[in-house]
Amino acid sequence: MSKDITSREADYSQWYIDIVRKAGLADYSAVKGCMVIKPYGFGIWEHMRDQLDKMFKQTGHVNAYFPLLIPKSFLSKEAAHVEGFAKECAVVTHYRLKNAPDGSGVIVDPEAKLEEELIIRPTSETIIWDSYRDWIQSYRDLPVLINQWANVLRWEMRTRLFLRTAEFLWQEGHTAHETREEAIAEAERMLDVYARFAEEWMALPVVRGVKTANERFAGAEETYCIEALMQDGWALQAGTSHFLGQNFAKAFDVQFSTRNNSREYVWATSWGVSTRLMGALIMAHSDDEGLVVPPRIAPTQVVIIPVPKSLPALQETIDTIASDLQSLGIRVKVDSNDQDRPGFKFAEYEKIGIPIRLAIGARDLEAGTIEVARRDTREKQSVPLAGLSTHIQALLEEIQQNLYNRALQFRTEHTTRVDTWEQFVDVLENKGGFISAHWDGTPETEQQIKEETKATIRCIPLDAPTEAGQCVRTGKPSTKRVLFARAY
RNA sequence: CGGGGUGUAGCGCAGCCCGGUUAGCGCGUCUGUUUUGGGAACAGAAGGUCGCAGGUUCGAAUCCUGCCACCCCGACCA
Repeated sequence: MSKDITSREADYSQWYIDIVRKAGLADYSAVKGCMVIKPYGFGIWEHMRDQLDKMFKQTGHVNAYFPLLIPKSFLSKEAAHVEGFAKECAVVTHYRLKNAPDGSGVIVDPEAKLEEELIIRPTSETIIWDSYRDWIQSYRDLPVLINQWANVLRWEMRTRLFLRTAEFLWQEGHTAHETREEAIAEAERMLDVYARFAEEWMALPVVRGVKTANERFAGAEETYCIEALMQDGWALQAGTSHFLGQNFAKAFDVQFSTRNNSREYVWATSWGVSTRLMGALIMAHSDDEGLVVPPRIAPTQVVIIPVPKSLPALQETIDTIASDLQSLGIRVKVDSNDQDRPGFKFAEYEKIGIPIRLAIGARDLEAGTIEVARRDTREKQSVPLAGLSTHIQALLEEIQQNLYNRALQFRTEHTTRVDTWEQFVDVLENKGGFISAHWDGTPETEQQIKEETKATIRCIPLDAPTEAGQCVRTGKPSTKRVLFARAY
């Protein structure tokens, strides 16, 4: 049991906070709702970001950057959009401070009031579509496939590190297309990119689905999502991709000349994932000893710890091991700091989730072996030095796969098919996880279930087969099962 | 915005009810020595606008008034 991390069983929320703080991922800041992402946490985010960026480029997207500040009037151009975001916008009203006459500090200079107030972007559809109007004249200008990495601000009432903070980092893709079909295909394609990223890189199994009208993005015609299941049985929306129809094109008057020389509004998508993925990562894999990071996104994949008293004799061997691993592209850290004792280091590196720990001392050197400890299972093994680097390379892959399998098994065990309301309530209260049940398709029933149980429809899975059934709440006919859960 | 709570060293807390030495304790930090195969031991040291502003008093961390901040629980959310 770790010395300074609350166990999941004792208090799951506190466990989460302890992991974030004690593993050096993030801190609270002086500003309410805003966090400081610390170097280690940012290092993991960088690996996630770099891989996603690569995948966006592979699918033909390019990066650009649009302003942080958006004229207030832009937001109201799209009715549903303003409805969805107005309540959480920070507003810039002045552009200058001055010294207070009584010397008590600085005050807002009332002379410096902006003619048009600016909002800090909660998302960038409006400012981007205002530019797209000028960029798009003809079908020859389409498609526009742009992504931006940015920070956004949504003034949240209650925040949790990574999961919901006022300011967060994300990427937002904004694309423009000639036809409805092409835009829908883009939204689906990017959902697939997210799903592949989550599964292959974060070892996080996700359900691909579409949102119900209640949960849809403000201004979208269809919202696709990937939903993941956390260890406490709560669901987490890990990414969304929206088919925006012509809503923003109409709001910002973005028309183009078609192939048959008519004028038509452009079809749009937007899609994003955020630092919230860090929260998903933590809650999917970590344990009571601390963070567990999948090898593919771990800033350090292997740490080598020598037993200090025999360090001089070990130095050469350690250097060789490290450079062998590096030459295979493995990210290695050697910790020869002799201030801390090995036992302390073992605990520290487990706490921050380094996938593999190598420990070597005089005994190993004599036997020609090294101690290999894997973080996911916490197993230790003595392994011959000969052929070590290929063994480690394979082990990293095995850990990656094991984390995925473990999470998938958890999700499978915590996805329950339910056909009666009694069962529904019972599973929700006593087991948690996803509940696969029939729903009559009305927002009213969804709302009623939410009020009665706090469970929402996470998504209608894309692979849900058509089957005749009865709504679990109202008994009305239904053709598909949807996934319910309590969600972050 | 409603309900509850907390502000004292970097972190976690005691002291406050019942005002009165130089405001303590644990962890961490620094120095030194011995250690080092699962979270080391000893010795010494540094570190404080007691959230802020008024008030009562000979005297306030402690009592009174006002304010501020943060946390937890509810309504909204990636």
